Amino acid sequence: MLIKVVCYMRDAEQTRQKILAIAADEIHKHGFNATSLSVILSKCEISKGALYHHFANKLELGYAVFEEIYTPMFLATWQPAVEVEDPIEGLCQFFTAMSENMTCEDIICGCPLNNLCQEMASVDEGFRLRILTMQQQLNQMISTNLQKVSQQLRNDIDFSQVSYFIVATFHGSSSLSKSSLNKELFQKVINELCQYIRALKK
Amino acid sequence: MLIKVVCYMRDAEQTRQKILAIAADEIHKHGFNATSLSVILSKCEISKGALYHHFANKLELGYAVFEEIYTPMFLATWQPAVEVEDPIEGLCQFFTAMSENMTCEDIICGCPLNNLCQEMASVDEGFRLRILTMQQQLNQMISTNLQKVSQQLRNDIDFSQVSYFIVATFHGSSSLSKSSLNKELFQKVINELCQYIRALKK
DNA sequence: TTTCCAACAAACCACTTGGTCTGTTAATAT
DNA sequence: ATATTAACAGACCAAGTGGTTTGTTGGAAA
Repeated sequence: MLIKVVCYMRDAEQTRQKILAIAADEIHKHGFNATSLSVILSKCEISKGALYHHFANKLELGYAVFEEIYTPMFLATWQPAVEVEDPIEGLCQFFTAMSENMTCEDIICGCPLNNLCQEMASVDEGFRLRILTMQQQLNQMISTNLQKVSQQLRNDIDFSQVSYFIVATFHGSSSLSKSSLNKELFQKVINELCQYIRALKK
Repeated sequence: MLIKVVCYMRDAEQTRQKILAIAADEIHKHGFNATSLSVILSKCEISKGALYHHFANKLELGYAVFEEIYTPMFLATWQPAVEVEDPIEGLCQFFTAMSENMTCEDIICGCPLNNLCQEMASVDEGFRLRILTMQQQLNQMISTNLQKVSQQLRNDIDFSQVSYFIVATFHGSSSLSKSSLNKELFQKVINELCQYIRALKK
């Protein structure tokens, strides 16, 4: 029985996941519109029939990539940064580590959420709402964790505003540094961002 | 002689400017790749022959829009903000005025420089270099004007870093707020940015 | 063993895109 | 008046796009 399952020559869920993974990569690299279905097909080594068996159209594929790949990836990335005893240091270390570990290719590709927001938010309502939800989730995650240590922080802090500010700056830096082909600009902005974050403390 | 000039039924420079203006608007609204030449043609009420008489191809049209429309517009927008006695207040008032005067449509369209950077910097070298130059110009403009009043500012300031930080945050906020259809997010981030800028003073 | 359908394969289609090519006309220099 | 060329007009084209349709096959249930 087990062998039977393993030896399936057709595993619908597996091909679906393969499509999602490769589509996520392509969309990250080239954006949604510039991503060609035929490229996805050839990289997946499947036919058009297979793709359209699993997804109604390109847009639905895009939504699935957002919900099943980007969203969990995003939350898994940010959560450990703020759900610690000291979220201030958590965020700073998170940003510093990122700016150190990032390759130039990462810089060029940018943040998937920021990319899609920039490209699709004003074009497609489905994407817009999904992005908005994601941003609100992220904002709440950061702001509530900052609020937990509010006694260590300055009194004039608007937590929601500060959280949006942090994310905006992060996205801005990842956009800014796309034009230079190195990490210098990115690191500069991240440096300043860490200074700003640490200055939130009393 | 004057009448002759005015009464030209064909004014090459005028049609060229018309193309540039409409192309700039289309690129701003839809991005470079999503901008269709046929749409430009119909909005300009010209033929394909006319367009290709003035520009070698779509890319060259894009470069011309960047150099002849976006760049001067951009410099003319930022210059008055920093070339004043008090650039700190100049920047804050600039940002505040912008967030107040902006319509929702402006929010959705975003900043042309940020848009193109995000879309084209990693795709086309010609765009990348032009964007990089523009960013360096802007950075120098801001940092030198901040440096002029350095005696009023804190001692630990890295002027180039701070300037990039400011621009990155501005661009990040314009990207972030595309997903919400109102100015709230934009204003929040701009508020926090003004606080940050004012805190640069001693 | 047969039946049935999910899971594909692949030809086909309408449509749009950037770009070319050939022809025409307005204006100017001679 | 004529020749010349800049400034167009518009038909045409190959390539690529997302999407549809028809056909095939593997595998599990009856």
